[in-house]
Amino acid sequence: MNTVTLKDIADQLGLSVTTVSRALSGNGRVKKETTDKVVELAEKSNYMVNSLARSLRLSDTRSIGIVVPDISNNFFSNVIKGAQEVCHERGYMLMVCNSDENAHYEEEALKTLLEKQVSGLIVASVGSCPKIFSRYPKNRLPVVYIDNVPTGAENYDLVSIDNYTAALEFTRSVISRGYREIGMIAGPRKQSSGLMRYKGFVQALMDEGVELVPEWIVESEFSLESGYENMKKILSGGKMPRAMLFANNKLAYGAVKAILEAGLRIPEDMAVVSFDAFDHTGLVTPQIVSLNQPAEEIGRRACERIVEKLSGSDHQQVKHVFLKPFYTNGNSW
Amino acid sequence: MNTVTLKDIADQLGLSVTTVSRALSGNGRVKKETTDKVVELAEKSNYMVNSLARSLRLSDTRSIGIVVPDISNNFFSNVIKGAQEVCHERGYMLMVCNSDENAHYEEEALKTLLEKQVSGLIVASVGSCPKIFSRYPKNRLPVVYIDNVPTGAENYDLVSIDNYTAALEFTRSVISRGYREIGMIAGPRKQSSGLMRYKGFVQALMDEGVELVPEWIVESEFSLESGYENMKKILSGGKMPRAMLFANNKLAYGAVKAILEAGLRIPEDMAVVSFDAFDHTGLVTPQIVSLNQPAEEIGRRACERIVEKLSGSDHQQVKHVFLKPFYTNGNSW
DNA sequence: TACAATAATGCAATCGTTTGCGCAAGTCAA
DNA sequence: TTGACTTGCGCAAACGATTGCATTATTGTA
Repeated sequence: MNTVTLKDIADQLGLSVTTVSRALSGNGRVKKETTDKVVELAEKSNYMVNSLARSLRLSDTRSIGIVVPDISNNFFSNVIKGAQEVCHERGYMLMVCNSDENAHYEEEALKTLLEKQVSGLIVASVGSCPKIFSRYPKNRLPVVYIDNVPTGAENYDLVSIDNYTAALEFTRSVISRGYREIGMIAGPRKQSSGLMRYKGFVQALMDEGVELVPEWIVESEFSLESGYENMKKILSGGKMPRAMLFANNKLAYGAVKAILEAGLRIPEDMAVVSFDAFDHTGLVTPQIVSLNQPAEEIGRRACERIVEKLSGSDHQQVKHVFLKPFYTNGNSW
Repeated sequence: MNTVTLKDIADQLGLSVTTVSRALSGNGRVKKETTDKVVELAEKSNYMVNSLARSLRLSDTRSIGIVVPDISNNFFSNVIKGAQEVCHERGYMLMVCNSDENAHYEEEALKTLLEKQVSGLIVASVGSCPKIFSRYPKNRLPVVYIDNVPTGAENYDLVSIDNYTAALEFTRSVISRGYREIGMIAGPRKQSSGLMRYKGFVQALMDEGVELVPEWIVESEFSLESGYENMKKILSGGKMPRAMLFANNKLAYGAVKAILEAGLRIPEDMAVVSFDAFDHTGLVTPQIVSLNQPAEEIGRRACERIVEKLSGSDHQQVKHVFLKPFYTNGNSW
């Protein structure tokens, strides 16, 4: 069964493709009766517009691409949800890609999305500014980074929290609970989120005159495995920290496993404090104190920004939007 | 800055579009030197193929659509992850849509995906067989349902667990722990997963001669709120169950909130037993015993099935693939 | 040198829409 | 009756790629 096209309808009705197109779209003058006939037949024969052809002709796909490092991470899936909502409201389609925390896949995904002629891009990058953007300048289409701004991409739009300040205050609050032996498993420093959270952490320790123990502070990938391995290494050292800060949820989850395996209790023996370990049930991670990015809101704002740039005039202007993070299980804290 | 097309390259090199196209794709005979020149200029001028045009011409988008009811649900985001992986391996692009547990949105999403000419569809439906499929018969493109088969869609491909048997055995295992006052918050019965899990539950009680208490067995939407509200209602009744089975994770999470608010301990006062409350950390939901669908595997298999049908001969054949569910926190159980 | 075989390239149609422009028929006022 | 408008419709050119079928250039062989 082949797809039915405008031509098929036109032929059956003895009309031109032009008229059929106009009848269905409502653009242009078509006699009421004709319109009715066309609409009826279109309905009956299950006509469905071919977006490829339309988009090609109009040079507009009404779709927005988003690439995230890990779609199964709750943070990102909520970002997507937020973006999806805005797209739906505004008549856009969201095309989701997963880079699997891999810079090369990220490039691939961006390339594919660009080839598919998306009108805008939301990117949670895993590394430095994708080469693809140095080659296909951003004035070709709106690009908004979320979560972190990759090195080299400072003059792009961004929606995120202020990672430095967040880490600074988060760490201070740990210290103010009386902890003085504090470690951190930080994220990759080539991502600004990784770097800034690390810097905030260090600054807080220095401000408060708390000793920095190099063995307790490590740079790591954002993965369960790295969290687990790095935590094990720290636990196997001579001295042990009493509180650990994690740059993201996966790191924390991996580390928790190591901590429990070592027979330690959370938080009595080891306080676990993490970014983005938000859990909507409010129940399931009672032991982890978390400072969360408002994921859905980030998705929404990023998407709105794209749409705004798409329809608006300030296509060129660069804006950094900083949202407030929020604590969970902060009460027990 | 306008996009550069084959024509631009052709003009600059004094060649025809044909030759340029062939040089870049490697189809057809083109002199080595010419190819080199073309490739070089394409590179330099940042040429990027326009997928719309290509797909239109080839009647092939190499993309697969997936629509899920809730992308922020861990189960579905893992399904997507699995599907995404297969797509990536096979050179397809996955287009993700969220129906927000809403039959109408689901229809919309399917329509959009079809208009975008996806080559195949993976659907986790929220209801009965989408009207759109009765109008655009499945022999137009491969469709695979996952998680559950909507009423009216029995002759479609399906990848899921055997919900009836799973619920039956799951419930039996609860009974075998000595529980005799057992309730269930079931999912919508118009979804086969909802219905089958409910039937399995009831059958197990009858088999074992355990009393069915109507007040403890309710049909519900898959949402946190419904779980919370329905659980509160049950808790406010005269008698109280000692164990509750939930048809999905959201229901369980919502209910847990209600249970804890009522001052009850899990599992001492109330055992919580749920489908798909899998948590990869192995730590965070120690109180919930869960029977999980292998989400990533489901995504993979569904996607592989599509690709298979796309390239294979058995385009017509209908297959139901049943995967084994697995327990978590079953040890403490 | 001539003719065939082969290599390299180009023409033009095609995929399914949309839309500027033109044309015929109808309406209306003077 | 004429000229000016309006209405309803169609022609044909886009959009940017791919490809069957020429056509031309090159090489090889007798």
